[in-house]
Amino acid sequence: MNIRFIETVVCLAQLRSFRATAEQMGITPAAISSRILAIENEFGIRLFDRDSKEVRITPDGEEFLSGALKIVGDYRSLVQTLAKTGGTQGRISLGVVPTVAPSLLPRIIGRLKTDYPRLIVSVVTDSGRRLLEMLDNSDLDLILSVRNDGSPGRREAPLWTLGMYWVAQTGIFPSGAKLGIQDLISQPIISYEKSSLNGQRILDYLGAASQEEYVIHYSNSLATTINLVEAGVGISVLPLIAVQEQLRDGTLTALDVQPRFPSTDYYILWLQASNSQMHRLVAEVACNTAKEIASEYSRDLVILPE
Amino acid sequence: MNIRFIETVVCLAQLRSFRATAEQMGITPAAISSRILAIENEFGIRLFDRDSKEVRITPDGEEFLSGALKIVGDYRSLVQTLAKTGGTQGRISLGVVPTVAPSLLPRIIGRLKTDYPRLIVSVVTDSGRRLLEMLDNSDLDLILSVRNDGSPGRREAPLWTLGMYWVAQTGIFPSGAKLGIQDLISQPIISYEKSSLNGQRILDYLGAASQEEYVIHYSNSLATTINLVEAGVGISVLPLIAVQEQLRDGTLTALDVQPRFPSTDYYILWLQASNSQMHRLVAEVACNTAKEIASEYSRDLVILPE
DNA sequence: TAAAAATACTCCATAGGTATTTTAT
DNA sequence: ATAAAATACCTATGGAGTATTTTTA
Repeated sequence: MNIRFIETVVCLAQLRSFRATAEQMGITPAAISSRILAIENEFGIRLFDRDSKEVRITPDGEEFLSGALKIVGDYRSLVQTLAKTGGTQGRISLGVVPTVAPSLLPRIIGRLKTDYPRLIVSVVTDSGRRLLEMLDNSDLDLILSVRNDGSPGRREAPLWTLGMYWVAQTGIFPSGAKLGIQDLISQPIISYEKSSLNGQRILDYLGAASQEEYVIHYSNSLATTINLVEAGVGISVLPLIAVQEQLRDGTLTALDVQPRFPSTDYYILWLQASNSQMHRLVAEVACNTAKEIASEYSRDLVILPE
Repeated sequence: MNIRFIETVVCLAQLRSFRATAEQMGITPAAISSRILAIENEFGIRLFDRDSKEVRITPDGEEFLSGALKIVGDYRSLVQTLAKTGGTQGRISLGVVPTVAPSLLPRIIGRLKTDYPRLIVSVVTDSGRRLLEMLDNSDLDLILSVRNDGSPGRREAPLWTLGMYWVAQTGIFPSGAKLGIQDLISQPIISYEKSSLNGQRILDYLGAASQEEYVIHYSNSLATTINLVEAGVGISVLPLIAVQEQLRDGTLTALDVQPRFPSTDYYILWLQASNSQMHRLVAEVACNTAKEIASEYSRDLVILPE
C-alpha cells in the first residue's frame, strides 16, 4: 500500500470531487479513479458513493479515513522531523527568475535557514528559459519561474500572481493622468530579456505601434531596470511589490494606463522524477512564504492562487 | 512512499540482517538493499551503518524508526478494523489438505467467525496437488498444504510440523516391541493418495522392500484411513495429533519403528499477486491457530516453525 | 576464504496517461 | 446536453529477481 494512495482518499474526502482531487495531486482524474478502485478492491469495501452526481463518503470510508488521517499525519511529521534534525547531505539548488528574486528569495532563504538548519541552499538567477534547461539537466532542484511550457516530466505548484504596472520616474507624466500606449512610447521602454514571458508580453502589448515609433532597451536584471527607471532613462512594467519604497518616497510613480498590462503568474517547478522529500518541503516553504508576503500587501500587488 | 518499504526498515532494525529480513518479508536480500537505499536517498539520510559486519541503526535511523513504528502500527490496526467492522463483500475460499483438516480447520473457522464475523468462508478439501491447481486458477484464495513446489507466483508461510508415526490397531503388534520395516509389511499398508507428499514418502520409506512383498491401500480421506486402521484392516502413518482419543482409550497404538518416519511440514499458501488484505489476515489467523493448538500438545506431535 | 551487502542488469507488474464510454442531472 | 466518473487500452516507470562484484572479518 502506497501512502500516496492513502493521501488520495483523504484528499477526495475533503474535496468530494475526482477532478479537483486530481488537480490537487497533479495527476489525471482517471488515475484518482483507479487509486480509489484499487483500495476498495484490496479491502473489499466501498469508500465513496458516487452513483449520484456528488461524491459522498460511505461509513466504511469514514472508518478508512480516520485511519488514513493518522497515517498521513504521522508520515508528514516524520518527513518534517527528518528534514529538520536529520539529513546532513541536504543540498538544494534553487533557480530564481530575476523578477521574483528581490521580493521572495530573501524570505525563503531565511525560512529555510530556521526551519531546516542543516539544509545547504545554493541559488542561481537567470532567465526562465535557461532555468528550465538547467532543471531538466538536473543542475537545479527547483525553480521559481513562470508557468511551465508544455514539456512533460515537470511538476508545478502556483506561487502567486504579481500585478504588473507601468512605472515611471515621478514627474515624467502629469500626476493622475490617464494614459494610452501612444503616451508610453513617447518614452524609451526598458523591457525584459526578449525571450522571457514579460519581454514577449511587452512586445505584444505595444504591438499596435510599429517598432520604429519607439525605443526599447532590454535588461536581464530587475534591479538594473529599476535603477534605470529611477534615473529617468525610460519607463518599464514592474511588479509593484518590487518598488514599494520608491512609490512611498515619491521617486517613482505607477501610471494609470489603458489597456492594463496583464499580471504574471509565478510557479515553483521541479522534476517529476525527483523523489527527494526535501524538494517537496522546499516547495511548500516557498508557497507558504509567498502566502505570508502576499498577506502584507493589497490584492492589486499580489494575488494568491485559488 | 510504500508502507512495505517502511515495514522493511522496522524489520531490519529488529533483525539487524538483510538476509534475515529478506527471508521474513519473502523477498531477496537485493530487494531489501534497494528498498533501504531508496529511502535513504529520498530523505538524504543514512538509516543503517553497515560498513562493518553488523548492521547497526544510525541516530537518523532511530528517528525514522520511531515514525515508522507509528505508521506501520496505524496501518495494521486500520487493516484489522476494516476487516472486522467493514467489508461486506468479504468472501474467502480456503483449500485444505485432508491431513490437517480435522485438527486445524474447525479451530480456524471458529476464530474467523469471531474475529471477522462478516467474512464468509468456504472450504474445499482435496489433495495438495489439486489444491495448488485451484489456487493458481484463482478458484481458491488460500490453501493449507505441504510445501510449495518450485512454482513461482505463490507466497507461503510455515504453519507447523506434524510428527508422523506408524499406527496400528492395539494388539496387532506386541506392546512396546521395537519394529523394523519387515515387521510393518507383514500388515497391509493404508497409504495416502499416490501423488501426495506422504503417499510418495511411504513408498520411499518402504523402498527397501520390493513391491510384491506387501499390500498397499490408498485412501484420500484421513478419517477413512483412521477408520480402516481402527477396524484392523491395516496400519498407516498418521499425525498423532489426529488420533489422540484413540491412543488415550487404547484403540490404537503408536508403533516404535526404526527408521523413524519423517515429519511433515505444513504451510499456508496464497497467490503472490493477491493484493486482498483479507488473504493476509486469514493467513495470520491460521498461523496463530496452529501456534495455539501446538502449545496444547507435546513437541513430538507438533513442532512450530523457527 | 567465506559470508554478507552492494551493484548491474533484466524483466514484469503496476501506475498513470489518453481516449472513449457510460451515467446522471 | 453537459459534466463527471468509469473503462479500455497503451506506455513507462519502479520494484524485484539473478548474477556478479565488493567488502570485511
